[in-house]
Amino acid sequence: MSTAHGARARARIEVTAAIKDEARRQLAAQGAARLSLRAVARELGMVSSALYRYFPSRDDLLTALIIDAYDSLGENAEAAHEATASPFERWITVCEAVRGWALDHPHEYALIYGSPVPGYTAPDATVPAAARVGLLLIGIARDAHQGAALDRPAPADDLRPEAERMAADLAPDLPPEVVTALVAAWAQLYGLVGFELFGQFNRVVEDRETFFRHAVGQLARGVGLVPGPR
Amino acid sequence: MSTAHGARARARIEVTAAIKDEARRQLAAQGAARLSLRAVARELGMVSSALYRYFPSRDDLLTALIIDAYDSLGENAEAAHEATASPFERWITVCEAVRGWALDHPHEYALIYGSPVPGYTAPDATVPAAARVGLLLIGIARDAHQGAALDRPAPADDLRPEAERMAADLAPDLPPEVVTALVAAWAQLYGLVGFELFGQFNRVVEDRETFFRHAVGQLARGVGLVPGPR
DNA sequence: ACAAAAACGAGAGCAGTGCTCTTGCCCGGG
DNA sequence: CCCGGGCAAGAGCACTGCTCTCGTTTTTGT
Repeated sequence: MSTAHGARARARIEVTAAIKDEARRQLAAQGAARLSLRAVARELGMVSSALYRYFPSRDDLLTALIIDAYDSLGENAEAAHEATASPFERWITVCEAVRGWALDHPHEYALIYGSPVPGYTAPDATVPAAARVGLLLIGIARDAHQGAALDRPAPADDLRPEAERMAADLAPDLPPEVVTALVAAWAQLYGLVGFELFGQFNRVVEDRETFFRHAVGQLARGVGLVPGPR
Repeated sequence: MSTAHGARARARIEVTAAIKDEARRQLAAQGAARLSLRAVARELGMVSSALYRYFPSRDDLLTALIIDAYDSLGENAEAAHEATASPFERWITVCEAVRGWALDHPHEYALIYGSPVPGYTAPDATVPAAARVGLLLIGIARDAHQGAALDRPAPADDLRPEAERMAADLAPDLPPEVVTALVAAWAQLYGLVGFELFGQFNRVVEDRETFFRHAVGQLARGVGLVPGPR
């Protein structure tokens, strides 16, 4: 049991945390592909085989780090979210929080949103953590909608069935065309952050903050959010 | 000299091509991180050290594959480009060609647009190949502009200096606000493709083709392209 | 045409990796 | 008290990228 009381149990969660901390250090320093179980064990003064008592494989360690990264990003975005006022401004703030976290934790961002590492496929355990930012954006749109401050985008006939299906799954209280616009904006936000982070904007975009703010403003308009009070 | 006439020189380019072919096979099958120099050499019936006469390191092999991938993607997009008529339709077609190529070559797409592999940083040699798709999109906007079929997006005051700088670098004949919208759309296209490819749309978007077509249509409108003749 | 030079393939070897298996120790619950 | 299970340690396997040396073959310069 992980909730046992013994000193052994406490030692176990301490060692587990120490392993994750050291692994996160190496991840931040060199990236996921250079994260080495043996190096983690070496740094912690233990032998590599001992580490397998805590994480059955390298992929399991990476999975733990992925979930932590999603949570860290989500917390960061949620914290930024509470501060400001109008939905439009909150949208911008959340997007900028995502970008800021990505620039501060490039390797962790690459781990969760970049191309999947070696033969690794993320297990279902990561799904709830991964959804946090998306739910935040949906919540902003919902607030604007309830405050009647949403300029609903024009519906498209051919997208209609899919839009209704997505809305039923994600946000039944929002107009379907807003839901599809939200999902698209979410992916496009990831594109903007990824291009900057992975160097595709080198020698192209110079004033990245201004460019980003403007681009995510357009994203907000695409889902129907307009600058203004309330 | 690499342009010498001898049988030796011809053999060299043949062996080089064979290495790249086998490497591309392994890349497509297992991804970049599992591409092994020794396995390539083994499959080709040569000893691993001999391979270093052709590529001084694993990263150099990867660089060659990256350039080839950019060119393959670029050719694919350019081929699709010539077929259709109006700029708006050409925009859609090029975007769908990019998506189609990505779905057909997921590991190659991840190699060029995903998170950079291990400690790898792309050398300058890849820049021209990487720019092909971007130039294509710029060309479409240029055609529409010259045909007076561009609804210029509203300029933004705070982005003005950066927009003018970017326009001077990339497309001096286009209005600055169109250039920034183009760059943003380019990054957002990458976001849409990446999210689908890397599984972020699982259990969210079902009818991917329709969703994608609609989203890139919105992207086109964002740069001022409107559906219509000519 | 002949010798010097460059290119090449093969093999051994180094340092590193993930992971498994066996051997003992030592702590905690019966 | 004692003995079973969790634990660390070590050896070992099958890999990896990369280097160096050693003959052999081909190209090149005189």
